[in-house]
Amino acid sequence: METIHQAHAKVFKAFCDENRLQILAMLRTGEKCACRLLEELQISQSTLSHHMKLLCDSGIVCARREGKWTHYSISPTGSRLAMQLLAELTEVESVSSCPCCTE
Amino acid sequence: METIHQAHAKVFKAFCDENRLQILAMLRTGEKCACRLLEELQISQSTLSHHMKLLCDSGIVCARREGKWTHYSISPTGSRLAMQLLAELTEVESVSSCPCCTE
DNA sequence: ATAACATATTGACAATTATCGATTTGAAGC
DNA sequence: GCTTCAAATCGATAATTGTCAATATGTTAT
Repeated sequence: METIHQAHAKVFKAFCDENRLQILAMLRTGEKCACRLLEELQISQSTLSHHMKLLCDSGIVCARREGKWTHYSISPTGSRLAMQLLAELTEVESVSSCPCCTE
Repeated sequence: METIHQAHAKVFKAFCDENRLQILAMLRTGEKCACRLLEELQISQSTLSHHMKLLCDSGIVCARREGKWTHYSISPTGSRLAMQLLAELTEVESVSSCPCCTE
């Protein structure tokens, strides 16, 4: 079973690895297939596949199958949800000081 | 030396651990000292200190020293920067929507 | 100065994640 | 059928991160 915090963490894990950030940077210029991404990165095919799975699971990237190829692109919806979540996680509700230290 | 991607990753690592998300949730209701946070969490003091260091390094949380106590709070500036960064990392430059996603 | 307290740091170990090579799956063409 | 190619999965290992107990640092009160 997955806690709400674990589900939230999964979203931001997309941005916590150098290779995944490089992949996202490539996808910013448009959809790319895995073989194209692999050309630019200094990692093995299985490692790329692992990262693409994490990126898709986070909702930030989505995959489109076309014959043998899988095309990846940044999901505007997933990105929007991530931003919304980030806003929620950091939004300060009220201003109250810590009771154990106020005297 | 730190690459730009590593620096970016550091920001989002704040949101990639269950305990840190719980800490952030507590800080949303206002500034808290470490001892108060420790009461609510099922972790040791040294572990809390470790997480607070990461949160501060990410820029999301800032610390205020007052005598023996250290008060932590969510940094609106750091949060804003994180949101800006997230927007940049996921902004698609060209027009290529993903057909597999219904948007 | 000494004691008590809050937090940070250290060092060791456990848990998780990243990585690879090998293999498997699945799709297209023969 | 068989072969080839793209991508996913598996199993093992390396690297990173989370965790704790012990200790150190720094602050306040006695």
